[in-house]
Amino acid sequence: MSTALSAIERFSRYQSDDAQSVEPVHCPVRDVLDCIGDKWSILMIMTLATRPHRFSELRRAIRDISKRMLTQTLRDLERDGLITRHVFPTKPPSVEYRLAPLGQTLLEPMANLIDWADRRYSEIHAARASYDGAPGDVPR
Amino acid sequence: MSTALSAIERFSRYQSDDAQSVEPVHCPVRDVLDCIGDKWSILMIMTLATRPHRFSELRRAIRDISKRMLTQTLRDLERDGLITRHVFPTKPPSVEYRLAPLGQTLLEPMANLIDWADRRYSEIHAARASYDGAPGDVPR
DNA sequence: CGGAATCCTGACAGATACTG
DNA sequence: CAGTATCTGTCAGGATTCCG
Repeated sequence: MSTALSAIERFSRYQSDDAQSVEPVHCPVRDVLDCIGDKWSILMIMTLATRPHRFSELRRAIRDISKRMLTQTLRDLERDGLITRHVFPTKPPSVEYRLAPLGQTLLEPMANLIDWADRRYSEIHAARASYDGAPGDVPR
Repeated sequence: MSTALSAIERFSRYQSDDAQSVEPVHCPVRDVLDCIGDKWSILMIMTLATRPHRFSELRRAIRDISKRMLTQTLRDLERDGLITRHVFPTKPPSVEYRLAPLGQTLLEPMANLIDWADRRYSEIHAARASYDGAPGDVPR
């Protein structure tokens, strides 16, 4: 618990009560959420982290994503410059997606987050079970 | 670009094609998304990072959150053990929310992510503008 | 003040069918 | 193979009202 917490200090400035400037101010938290805050983006980026994937490979890798959402998520990530799309004009068309340089820079902070989830998983679910088990404390 | 990328290696095991075990396997990415993947959780945690807040303080700090979503997000975070809720039985009731120890551990990885957003913000929006400006390249 | 309950709407996302 | 198009249901989430 030490480094990079400067982000919090910077963030807190967006929140100061005297900064009620009806906000044209721009909040970085919103940005990161707009990019990877949806259901599939993180999954997608993690999958592409190891190697490039074709469209159908991604479907198999993620499995419970629909063709529609796969396409849409890929488009959004491409739009934000996080991944790139390469079309090979073979007989049955073939498309390869890979992490763009910008996307690579996202790997480390994201891996830290996954790491946290890995380590704290049990605590979270313990808390959840406890909360669900005793909502105010069950009488009988 | 070096440390903690082990999370990616671990993650990739969930994705290996031979692991088509119809998955009772548990994916940590889903967990972290279930906890803080929604629209308000990260905002909330960042706000509580600096100091405890009362219900109405949180409303002012986040501003465009509805009372409903504020309550719901707070309940979810409390349920997961990330924040704690303290009721003071004053005349008009007063409730204070603060980051639980478990929530504190989330601060550093999350701050890293915010930091990334801060630094890469311009690149992302440049990519976005470029993509929107030339969707295949406009003929006229 | 800090919620809970109810109603209501639109954006999201699944299923299906078609195309280059 | 890698999408697009349409249609439809679901449900997140805003507005409003009531309560302790």
